[in-house]
Amino acid sequence: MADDQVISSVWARPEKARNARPTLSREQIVAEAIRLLDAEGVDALSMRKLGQALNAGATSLYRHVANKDQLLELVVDEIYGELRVPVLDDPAEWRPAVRALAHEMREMILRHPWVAPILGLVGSSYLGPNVSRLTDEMLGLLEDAGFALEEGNGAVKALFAYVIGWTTSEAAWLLALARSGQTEEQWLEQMRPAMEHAMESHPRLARLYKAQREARPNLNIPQDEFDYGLDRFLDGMHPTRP
Amino acid sequence: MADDQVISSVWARPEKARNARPTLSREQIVAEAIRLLDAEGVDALSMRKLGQALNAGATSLYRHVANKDQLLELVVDEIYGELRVPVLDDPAEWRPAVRALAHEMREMILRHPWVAPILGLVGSSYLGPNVSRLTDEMLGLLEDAGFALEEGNGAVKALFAYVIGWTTSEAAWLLALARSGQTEEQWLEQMRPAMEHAMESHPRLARLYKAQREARPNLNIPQDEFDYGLDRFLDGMHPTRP
DNA sequence: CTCCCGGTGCGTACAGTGTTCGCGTCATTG
DNA sequence: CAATGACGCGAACACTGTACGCACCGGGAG
Repeated sequence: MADDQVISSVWARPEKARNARPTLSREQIVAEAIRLLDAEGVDALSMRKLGQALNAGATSLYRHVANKDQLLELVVDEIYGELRVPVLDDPAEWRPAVRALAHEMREMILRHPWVAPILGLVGSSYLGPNVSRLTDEMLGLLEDAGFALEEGNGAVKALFAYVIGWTTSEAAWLLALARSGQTEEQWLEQMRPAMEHAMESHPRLARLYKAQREARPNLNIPQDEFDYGLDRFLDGMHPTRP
Repeated sequence: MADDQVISSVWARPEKARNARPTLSREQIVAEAIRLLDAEGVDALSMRKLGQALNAGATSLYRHVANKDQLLELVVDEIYGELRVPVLDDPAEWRPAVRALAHEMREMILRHPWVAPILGLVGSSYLGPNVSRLTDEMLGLLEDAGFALEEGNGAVKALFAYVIGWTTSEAAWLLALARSGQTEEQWLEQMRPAMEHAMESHPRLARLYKAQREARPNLNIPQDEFDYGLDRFLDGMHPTRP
């Protein structure tokens, strides 16, 4: 609980100039944290384990990172760095570009499922370099397509909210499934009694699950459902100056 | 880590019939947990504190609740119980009804800001009674309006994803602000150097923040931005059989 | 009635967690 | 060469979730 005067974000000031031998650096710590998170999940990331993985004492990390929270902020920005906003030859092609970025973002999150819940916590007041670059480039893309600046901002925020909200659930499901060590079929079988019970008084849910069970083998339901919402959103967007 | 055979959700089986004196009950525990969470936030909820608030030992709770995770699942479903899906006289009026529910959901989350991150984690496989009722009623509303069942499902999931993703950021901002004990103006002033730095190489962000700073006193920006994305999404939705 | 037995409360204990403090050490600068 | 700061880190603190085992008590069986 850093209730000092210094509550400003990580990005307020650059890292202290490090002149001594850099056996341990902020970048190194962030990189190793991501490796650990990818390998063992968010519950497995403790400062002690991270220190051990870096051949360092646990408390040494605090020379380079104020907090575990701050470390996670740095990690999030690093992950955002995996995304690239395309540069368009024809500004009118904004729609497939936005759609592609949403897909890229979903895939990025599914590559690092632990990141989804953290992403939601960093809000609009987040000023990491990669997040700033990303939103600025998105604003540019939309502005070139004829969207007013405030409107583009609304669109970017809405897009991020949708992708994050959606993938948070999806990632949580995938993580739970992985932890259980079961296949999807086994898991669903185990949920069966709870489902049947829920169906009894909810006829539409019952019909829905029945329909999905029959259709399942043939298609990628999560991807399709993600695209459905995404496309409805894109359908609703129109540049003010076309 | 309940890696037993019994990984099925809380709702698989009803609570064990309790015949002895019910000095402690599941409902009581859930209710008190919500009181504590509303009062002191999610970090303050520990099993020991919760037990103390109930004049009980910490470990007594485990007779009624398997896990802290399960407790949070129960809490989430209880909170969902605050939402009501309107019954429409005219099925064609689906749009304002969906819009109103999104607003209601946002307000519910802002009433319990700690719930936002947890909401994201409970995915589509969540079968609490209130969640089941809510989605079933939403499906009914949309089906009456002419949406096919699978399409209604996509719409409901997309709507929830958007609202949750959006409000998670908003709630995190409000919580951080509250913890800091500062006013919004003070906070923004403190962020100033970080912002200025981010602006230097990001001209569109700079213009955006300048415009927002000038407009701010007059309007409720979060509400408006929330509505912007919501309306774009609703604009994109059309019943298959009108 | 007695017996007993399952559900309940809870004290203790364990293996962790994030983080503070103060000490020793080392490289670089004056 | 001396000193000044940054750095690494061992120990300690105040917590956390939860497993275990014991005590108790109410109600049904014999």
